[in-house]
Amino acid sequence: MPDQVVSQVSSERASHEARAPGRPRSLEADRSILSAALDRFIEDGYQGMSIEHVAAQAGVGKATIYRRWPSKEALITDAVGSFSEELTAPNTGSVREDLLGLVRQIGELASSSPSGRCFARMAGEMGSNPELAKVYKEKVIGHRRAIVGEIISRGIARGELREELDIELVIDMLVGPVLYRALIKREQPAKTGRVAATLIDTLMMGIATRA
Amino acid sequence: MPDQVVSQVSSERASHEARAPGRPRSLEADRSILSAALDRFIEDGYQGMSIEHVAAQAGVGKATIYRRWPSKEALITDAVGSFSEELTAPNTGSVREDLLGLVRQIGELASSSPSGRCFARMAGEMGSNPELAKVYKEKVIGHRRAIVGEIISRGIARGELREELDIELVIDMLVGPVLYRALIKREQPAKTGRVAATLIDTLMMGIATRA
DNA sequence: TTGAAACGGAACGTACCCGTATCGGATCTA
DNA sequence: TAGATCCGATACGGGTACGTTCCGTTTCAA
Repeated sequence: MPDQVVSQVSSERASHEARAPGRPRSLEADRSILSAALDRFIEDGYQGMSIEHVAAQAGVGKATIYRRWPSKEALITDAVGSFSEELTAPNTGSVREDLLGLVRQIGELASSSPSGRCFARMAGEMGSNPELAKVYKEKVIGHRRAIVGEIISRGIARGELREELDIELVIDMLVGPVLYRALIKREQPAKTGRVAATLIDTLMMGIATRA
Repeated sequence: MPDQVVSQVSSERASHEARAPGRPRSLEADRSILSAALDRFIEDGYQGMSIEHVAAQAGVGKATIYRRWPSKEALITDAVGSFSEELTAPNTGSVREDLLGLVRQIGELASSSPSGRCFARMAGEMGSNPELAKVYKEKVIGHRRAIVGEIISRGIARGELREELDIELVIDMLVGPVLYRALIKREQPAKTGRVAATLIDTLMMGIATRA
């Protein structure tokens, strides 16, 4: 997030419209900078991208960026952690239907959206940038895995899935194949078809009760 | 591969020791350049790496690199496609044991070896560099998938696995979770333990005969 | 021994980028 | 209206990188 200077308020009226003098910062600039930064990160990678390209693509002066973030690293860290969560957990009452809807969503996102391409970039970057990896795993990956995990836990609670499952492993077995396929293929609609259903059905044989 | 100038031989003795005059190129330099290029690619990414760093790390002059490859792109393409295949297909007679051995191998490679870290980098790079993606998929991914696919086919032929399986999907379900976990975690030994066995056993329930 | 081509090292011109500074103008509060 | 801060644009110094060119040296075949 951009530097919020609101912390320095007059000591008396702490929480009431502590507004700085002068022209306020443009929220539009905030948005366009973060969006452009994410786009350049996806396209050129961490080291390959440049603040000058980000500024040009955002239609913004370089100073406007450095007024908000002290360095390239800080900007990218914010840009990467700024996904307005796109994944919505289905709740149909049936684990199979929930998982199927989820897998189709993930397949869609992974193969085409910025969030999917960002994941691909992060895969390579995390090995060289532990700081960035930490933020991304906590703010993005963690949240997504929680959504999938919740559906699985719900299935266990309803007796549809076996009780002794390793939930983390089941998440990997569900999400892994979809992401792996999205990473190395560039096709779009295949996963939306019957393949997703076959994936779920095959997995269900291994995790459902009455095996 | 480095430019092989051997194609211009005297028209008469075509295939007999057509050796160029002067000092021959150092095979040691070939090796150290490709190795350093791969290492820099893994560490800094495609755009982030530099020929000058590669030369320095390889202990070689820049001219020695440009004598072999015309550009950065050509060098990286060769470096990425130059894996002396590390994956060996087990053949124990039991599909379960074969797959388990394979998964443990893949987990080991993916989490620590250059080939695993290269895959992570390529995941991000393939979206921006179709040419590089094509080479990598054909020369590296294709070969690895063939090894896994062969084990599955063998299992079907022996009647251990169901006949109507979508082999490509089964490969994804086997390899995807392992790579996904290796990408977002940095732990090493967990996969070598009981988790790999649980993964295989869960998957086997979905693909084995007598379901 | 001679000639050819490779070697590592260094320099070159061009281009790009980082982070900072400065400009005239725009937009706020008081 | 006066003062403060933002805006996009432009320029700067210092650094890095690409791909080329030149060194003096080394390693081959003839």
